[in-house]
Amino acid sequence: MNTLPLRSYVLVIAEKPKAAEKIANALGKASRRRVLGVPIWTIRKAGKTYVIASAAGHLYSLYTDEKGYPVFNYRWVPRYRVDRKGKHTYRFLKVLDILFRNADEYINACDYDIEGSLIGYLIIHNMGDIEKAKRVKFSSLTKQEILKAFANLLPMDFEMIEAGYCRHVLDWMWGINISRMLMDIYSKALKLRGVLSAGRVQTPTLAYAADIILQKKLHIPIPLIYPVIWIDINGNEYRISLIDEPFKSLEEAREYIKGIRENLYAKVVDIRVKNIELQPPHPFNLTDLQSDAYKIYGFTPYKTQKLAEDLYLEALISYPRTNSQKLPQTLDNRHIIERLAENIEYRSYIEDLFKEKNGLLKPNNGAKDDPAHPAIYPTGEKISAKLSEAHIRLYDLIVRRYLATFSSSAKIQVAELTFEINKRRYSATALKILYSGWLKYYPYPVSEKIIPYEGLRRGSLVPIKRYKLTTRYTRVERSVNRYSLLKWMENVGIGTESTRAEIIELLYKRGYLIQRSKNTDISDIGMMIVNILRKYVRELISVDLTREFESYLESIKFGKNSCDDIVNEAKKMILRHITNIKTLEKNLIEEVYNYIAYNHEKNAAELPRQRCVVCNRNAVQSGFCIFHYTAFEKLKNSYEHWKRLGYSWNNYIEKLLKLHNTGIHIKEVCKYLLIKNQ
DNA sequence: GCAAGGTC
Repeated sequence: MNTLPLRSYVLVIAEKPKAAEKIANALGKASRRRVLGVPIWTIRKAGKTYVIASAAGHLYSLYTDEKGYPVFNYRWVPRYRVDRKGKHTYRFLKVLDILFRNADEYINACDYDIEGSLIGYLIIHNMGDIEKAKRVKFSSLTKQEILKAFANLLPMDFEMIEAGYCRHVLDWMWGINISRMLMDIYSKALKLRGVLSAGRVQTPTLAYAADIILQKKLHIPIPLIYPVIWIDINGNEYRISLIDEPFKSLEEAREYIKGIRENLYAKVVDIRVKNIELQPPHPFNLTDLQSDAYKIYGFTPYKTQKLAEDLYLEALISYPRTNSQKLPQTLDNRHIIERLAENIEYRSYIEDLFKEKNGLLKPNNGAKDDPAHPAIYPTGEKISAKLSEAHIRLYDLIVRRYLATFSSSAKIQVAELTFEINKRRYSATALKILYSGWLKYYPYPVSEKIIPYEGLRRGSLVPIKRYKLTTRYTRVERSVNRYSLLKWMENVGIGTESTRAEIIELLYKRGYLIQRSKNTDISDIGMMIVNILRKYVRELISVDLTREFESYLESIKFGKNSCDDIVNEAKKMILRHITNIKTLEKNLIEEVYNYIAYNHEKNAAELPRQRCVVCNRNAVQSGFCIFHYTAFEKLKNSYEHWKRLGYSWNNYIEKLLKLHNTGIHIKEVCKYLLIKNQ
């Protein structure tokens, strides 16, 4: 510490060490040292001394000592005191505390968004004098942007701070109160302790998963009979697929096949050839990276995020938690690409790229933007030996995507061939790459399928090589897994780049969602939370709460609304829910048994009224619980589809038990019916 | 203990 200036310096607060480093290097010749292991930088510039230090995200957290609910008294406390996972923030806070003592001005240089404004504000408010504070605004951490921002110091952005503050309080009040309510009801009903939670982002996501999974659990496959046909073009076999409706009965299907046997030709009824130009891909934002890493490598979004963070910490890629699909104009792409060419893996690609574009490098930026960070790009740093196979694969994807975005459009030819056989239409699709363009660097989205259709004309007869009938059973198309949940969250706009994958993990960690080999199942507790909240705290089930928050925060940013007013409104609403729930507590406790198939034998005195004949849940109708009653009704209604194929009721039940696609609740009722009829 | 949001 003896080399630190003792007084008269400007303290610059960045959101994270990496940003502090960029800011320091942009401002001038910075000398770096470590205090308590935390890096700080000192610079002399235009007669002033600057000390650049950093936070590590939020250093303060909302907290209450009150037990029970409703609870509306909260305060900000240092995060390291209340959060098991926040111990590392102590050193950052301590270093800032020391630096504040002799600073006579401060600059909040955290990311330019509501969280960054709040992070810097809370630090200054708690350790310094807010009157001496200024704000800088830059949208990327390039030297040019940083210098421009420091030449134009802004006053503290109190509207942004208030919006950030309000977001925290609203999430905290909804989350803590409703979570505590759920735990209370659950423990009173089952005499079991467990951590339960609800929140603006996690609960709608869970509800979305619950809807699809329940649909699967109640699914009855309907058999449909399809013709499968291979035709012969130039001596090779090509399978064509039915466009029209499949057969609903066996007679109809057999009649059709008889027709084919008598005339073994498919008639070409249409050939549509389209040349399509495919624009180069946009630079990656985190979601696009997670999406492609899942499709190409099968990495979960969480894994991709972790790997990307490691690559970032190794200085191999830029900041990954970004929503931006744009590379800043000030980025020296030529320099990066030249450095990438030092890697033998990429050298020939890069030679091609320079040749192809005559050295002109313009990225195909996308529409999505981020106030704090540019799109993800490789820095050109040499990769170190300690990276795992998975790290290298993800890095490769990022480099290829980066190169591709500078390349030229690809041209492909797609031919849609339509055939007619015995009054039913079939199709086959051929795809040929005419000019590879960016696909040279990033080939994953397109694969060729060559069909030599050039000799065919409308009206041509193509010989049928093989044919057969096959039965396919309907299934629920939508699926639930970490990737589909992430995509859904992004589509409806809940959560952020930094939090989505983690919130999904939380749903599994809490045991609401369960990984079963490749599929995701929902637990009774997960089902209970969704159903109880859907009935008693509707706001938390829908993504509309996020929309509402967004418009509140916008109105605060523009000075049209105050945080206090909005928080008071929220408080009233939450209080109304809690009061209602406390009045109806007995009903709620009873309702827990509608969803939880708990074994009540141990607590015979507290048996609910009547239990489902299939499981242990409350019976609500005809001796069944909600789920098995619905399953039983569906079973009766869907029989007609099977009856047409000659199934007796018993054959139908037995067949459903054997089919993979049959929902578990349907199977449970089938088993019950079989035993009952014996 | 519970949220969601930063970041390590």
